Amino acid sequence: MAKTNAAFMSGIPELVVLRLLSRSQMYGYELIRAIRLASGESIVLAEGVVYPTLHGLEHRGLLKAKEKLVKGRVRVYYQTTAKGKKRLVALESDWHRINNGVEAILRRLICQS
Amino acid sequence: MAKTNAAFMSGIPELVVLRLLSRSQMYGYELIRAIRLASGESIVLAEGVVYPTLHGLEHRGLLKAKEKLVKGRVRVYYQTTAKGKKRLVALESDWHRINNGVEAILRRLICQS
DNA sequence: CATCATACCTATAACAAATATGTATAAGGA
DNA sequence: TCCTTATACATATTTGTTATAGGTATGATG
Repeated sequence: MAKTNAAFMSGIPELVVLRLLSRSQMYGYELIRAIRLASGESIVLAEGVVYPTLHGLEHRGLLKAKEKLVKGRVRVYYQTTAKGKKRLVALESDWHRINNGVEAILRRLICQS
Repeated sequence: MAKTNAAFMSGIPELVVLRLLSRSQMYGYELIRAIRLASGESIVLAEGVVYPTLHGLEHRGLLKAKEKLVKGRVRVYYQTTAKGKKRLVALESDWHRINNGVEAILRRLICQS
């Protein structure tokens, strides 16, 4: 499932989208750049990943969309809803749990059951 | 793709299997417990996940298998090959990169591009 | 003798990311 | 003017992997 980001990506688009849009509203194209920049180029999501993610999250009521006409071009701004923020908290918790589990295994020098 | 481990699992089975079997050989059933215990119950992989992973890794030459008869029962011990260890190094690198990227986004309090 | 833990296995489903396209406008350069 | 690039949206299809749900068989326990 991986080329540009090489594995370890499941759940990441939803998590980072909900997170970034929980602080400020953004439109898709802007969000894609924001993810790339904010992650230090570590996470690069193509439009074909981000737009379906946005639509899915909106459909589930986790994002709210608002169209704006800017310089003769339509932009669709999204922001995380209250429900989306609850989901975000749960996702962050899951993410840290998995993370700690993997770290524990990677760091382990000795012993096994 | 997620129930027991709720998302964030892509690539994880390959990573933790290669890692644990790079230090000591184990058989599948033992490995499943080891993953659960070593991760502090954070990562629980079912047999239907682990066995196909083992077979796939062996087929790719990243693991070496060795059958043993113990107490009248066949056990298949696996250990990570040199090629598998190279793959492990690459995977750990990828994992830390993605991880840092996500952390950077989650921790970020201010600013966006 | 029945049940549970051990120990292996595989087929199918489910699901999300990656890829490849496609449309259309504005801006900038030749 | 024309061409190209950046912007801005969109979706269909492919791909790849985990999750689930089965199945077989032995040894130990009560």
